[in-house]
Amino acid sequence: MKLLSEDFFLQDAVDVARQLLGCVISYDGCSGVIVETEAYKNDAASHAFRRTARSEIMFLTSGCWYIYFVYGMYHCMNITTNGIGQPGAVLIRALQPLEGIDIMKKRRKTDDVYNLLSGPGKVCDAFGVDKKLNGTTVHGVMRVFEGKLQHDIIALPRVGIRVATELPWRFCVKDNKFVSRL
DNA sequence: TTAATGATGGGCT
DNA sequence: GCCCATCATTAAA
Repeated sequence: MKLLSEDFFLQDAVDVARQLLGCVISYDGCSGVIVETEAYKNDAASHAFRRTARSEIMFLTSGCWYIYFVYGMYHCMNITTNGIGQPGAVLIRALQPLEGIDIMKKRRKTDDVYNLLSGPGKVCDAFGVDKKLNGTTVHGVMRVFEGKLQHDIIALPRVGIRVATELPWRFCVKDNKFVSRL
């Protein structure tokens, strides 16, 4: 498989989010096909709406992992986009499991493959990822490979936000059973 | 089946 | 002190 180039992530977050569907994330023996993403940039729902210590990585990098801790017990993984100085990131919301299914079942405490990677918190839990990888590049220990998508893509409002809910910046593989919800 | 709620702690005003 | 880019469990219908 071919690694996605650094230039790929210089594109706008919305374009990257769409094109990431079908690509493969691989980390420490676990991998999966991306089936659901969300784009965040300068909008009111984005952490980058205000420049803070946490969101600064989105202003300073492109093609790096932005991993944050949320709701007291979960992590979410994103990839920074839009180039240097232009904040943006794509949240990885769900994948279809490929490798490491046994260890992911153990970490997730379930045998249901449809419950392994169907949500941003679940993805980090199953992969064993936390803030230690924040700021590392997509050419580092956790990588993203090109994929061919043979299904349609649907655009929907983003999940779990209170503002900017009208923007259809959530992208899912149509009719895929591994997305976090319909 | 869907809807409401509790868990749990870092980030930010 | 309030707000979360969530999820598992419980309650209701």
